[in-house]
Amino acid sequence: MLLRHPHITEDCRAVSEILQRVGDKWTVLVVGKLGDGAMRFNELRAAVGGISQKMLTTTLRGLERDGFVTRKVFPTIPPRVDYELTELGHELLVPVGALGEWARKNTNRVREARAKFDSQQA
Amino acid sequence: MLLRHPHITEDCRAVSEILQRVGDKWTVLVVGKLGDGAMRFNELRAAVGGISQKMLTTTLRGLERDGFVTRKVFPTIPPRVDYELTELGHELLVPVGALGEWARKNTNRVREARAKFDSQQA
DNA sequence: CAGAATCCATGTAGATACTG
DNA sequence: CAGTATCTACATGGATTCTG
Repeated sequence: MLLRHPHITEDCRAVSEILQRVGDKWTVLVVGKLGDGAMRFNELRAAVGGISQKMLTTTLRGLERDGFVTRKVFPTIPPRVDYELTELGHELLVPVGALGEWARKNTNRVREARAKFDSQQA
Repeated sequence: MLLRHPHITEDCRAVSEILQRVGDKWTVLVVGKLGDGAMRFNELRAAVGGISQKMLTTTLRGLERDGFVTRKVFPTIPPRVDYELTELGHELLVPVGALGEWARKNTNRVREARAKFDSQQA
């Protein structure tokens, strides 16, 4: 590998895949909330805000399937289900957090570039 | 902010937004290729591989709009258009690269979790 | 409470054909 | 060469209804 950016160019597809995985509308929001500890379904729903029941279920199932989240069912009445980040889930938070930090710092630069571009399109 | 993961929980929406921005099918692939220097349209198309004309145009326009890429047109015949990463584009490569590194290291763990989950679903 | 199931609107991506 | 325009297929997301 005699490329200038081996950390980027080498197997770029793997990057693209996890970015698509965590790049949907709710995943990082849910993982972010779970970063502070286990939560119940509706507790999580309220914390995230604006997410439908169906999408929270879908998102959590996906995260569970990929090993980022554990699902613990308490067979009580009414039922109680706790969701918690796995070790893998916590580890994912590190690079995602770094990207998030970058995002917060550069939101304005993107916004400005966008405004400039849009005005030039006339 | 007295949260345990302020770098994650604080304005999680901004993270979600750029993740959706770069989390489409082609963006990181294109940015990754451009990481090594300027390229022409069809050169980039061949380098990425599998991308349609339309999607490359769409992806590049989006990147240009957000200030990640510059578009330089040479009014020759046949026409020539060079695309190149901006400073902002290069900076974006840093956190994205980190996430990519994480992705490559943990692809197997995700794959295993997935296989386990799927087998348990009967 | 925590979902499953269904239906529907929208967005995203690809194929194809045409052009300065 | 580097696009634009159009059409179509499929995936994503939301609203609603029902249930153990």
